[in-house]
Amino acid sequence: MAKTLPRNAELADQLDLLADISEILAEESFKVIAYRRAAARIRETPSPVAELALAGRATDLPGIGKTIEQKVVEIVNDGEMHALTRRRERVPVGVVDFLRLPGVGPKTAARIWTELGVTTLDGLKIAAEDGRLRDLSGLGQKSEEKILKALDAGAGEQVEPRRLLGVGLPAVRRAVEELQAHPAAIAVSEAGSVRRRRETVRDLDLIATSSDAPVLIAAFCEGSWVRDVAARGPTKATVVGHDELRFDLRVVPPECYGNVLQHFSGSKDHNIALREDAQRRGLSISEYGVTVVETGEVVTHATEEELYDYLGYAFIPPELRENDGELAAARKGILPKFVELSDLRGEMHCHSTWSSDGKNSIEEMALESKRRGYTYLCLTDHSHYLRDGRMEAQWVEIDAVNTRVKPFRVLRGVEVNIRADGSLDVDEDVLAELDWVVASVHTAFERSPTERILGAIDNPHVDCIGHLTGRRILKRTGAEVDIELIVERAAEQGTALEINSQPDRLDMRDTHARLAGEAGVLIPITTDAHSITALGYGELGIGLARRAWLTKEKVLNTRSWAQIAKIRK
DNA sequence: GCCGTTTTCGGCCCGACTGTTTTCAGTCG
Repeated sequence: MAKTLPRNAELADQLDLLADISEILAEESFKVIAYRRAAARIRETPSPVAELALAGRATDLPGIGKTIEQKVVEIVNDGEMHALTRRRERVPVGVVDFLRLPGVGPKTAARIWTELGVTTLDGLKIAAEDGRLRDLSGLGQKSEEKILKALDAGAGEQVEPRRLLGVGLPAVRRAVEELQAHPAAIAVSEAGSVRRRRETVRDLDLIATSSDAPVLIAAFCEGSWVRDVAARGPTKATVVGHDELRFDLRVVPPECYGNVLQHFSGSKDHNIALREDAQRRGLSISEYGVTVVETGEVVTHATEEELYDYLGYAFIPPELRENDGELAAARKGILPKFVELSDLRGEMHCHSTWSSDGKNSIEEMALESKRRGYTYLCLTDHSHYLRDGRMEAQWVEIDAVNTRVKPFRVLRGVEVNIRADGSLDVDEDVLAELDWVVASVHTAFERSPTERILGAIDNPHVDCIGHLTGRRILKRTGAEVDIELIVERAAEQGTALEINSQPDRLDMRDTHARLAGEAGVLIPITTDAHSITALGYGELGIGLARRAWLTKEKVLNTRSWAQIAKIRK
């Protein structure tokens, strides 16, 4: 590649900005929707869209047509999107910031700008303090106060932070359990992005049916985890926990539980596509039921299964509901059965006290894995702690532990470091003696990561690549790797690519894992545990794997060690 | 601007809430 191509995130940001500015300029609303959809699609596409656009293949992506493909090509060739440049000349940059304020949308932002001549957040603050905002028709004292309060709180500069799934999921589980135990509760379920197992979440959604909604709402608002009640009505409440997590509960009649649960599980894109499709067939979907437009009849569904069936789809697991092919597959009835936590039979990447950051002994890790129903564990302590004869000493301990935990088995492994120059920090003849070798990049993420990983994939002794990009969710983005090249090579060489279940890693990410699965790469779901409690992270990796459409067959450690030993390279 | 069980034109998800209004526009999820 001669020049650096813009990343998908940059392309998506520009299209989102184009959408915002176009909306402020009151342009055709469906154009704005199209820009946003294209941006979302590009952001979620695993391969570089700039490259696809240059090859004329970006239009293969749903939501991207000739015009937007051309806009991407412009960014590559001219360094700018002309439609965006033209509009930026018309709208002061600061006006776009107004959109992040509560209650301020494109119409209001435009009027603050054109009628008051205010073009910055600072200017807006002064205008609000002077009581000039309330002069605009449609805005009153309350709107002014709300905007001022948000500006004082520093809003407009940052949005509500996202939290890790690993934080949100246990919290929502506890809430569901506590509510479910209440006598007034009939059914309680998690919903929203937690239920879809997105890697990060904002609000935690709960849906319930009840014999006495107000009583259940009261119990929810008085829960042990509640710090503040942000809103409370007869059927709906929002509370904030001591850990700053926000919970939304909706209590609904049992007969439309399926409709409401489906609605509030999202994703937004999935629901929009579902509704568009239904509309073509004369059906109108809302959270209260499905209306047959011609007759006005409203059909409700007690379960999601009944709802999807009524609409002509096989049940779609929540993790797949991202409008990425699941609707077409469910309509054709060709959605396979996806991997589940109970399918896992062993741990393939974890650490003991032999790594300085490990918290538990080999035996403790083995016993906990055994307790979880596993039959083997690949011990993969960090290579640099196993120098100078320590690896041989570790083998002695592994052998001793194995005599005590059998038929459970601890395998000899290592997590070998891929150095900045691409070499591995363990000798080849040592690697050759091990049962399982994970190779990972831990440093210098920006120095030719793709080439270094390809080198490791090609090494005959490397069984698996650990945490592919090295990202730390909400902290660092990780190495920018050529996923298509890596997946292709891994499939050729029979090198596995792991799904690392650490809450802040979840690496490979969903879109990458889906590509790998489709290419036939074997994918172990590992915890990279440094303690016995971390061995429980597997459910996060399972959620990710399901989002990546992985079946049991595509996940390596759904097999016994005997089976793996046969197919490992 | 995209897209097709309405296929190259004419559509494009749905409802609640808020604050502002006398019937609704705009925002939000």
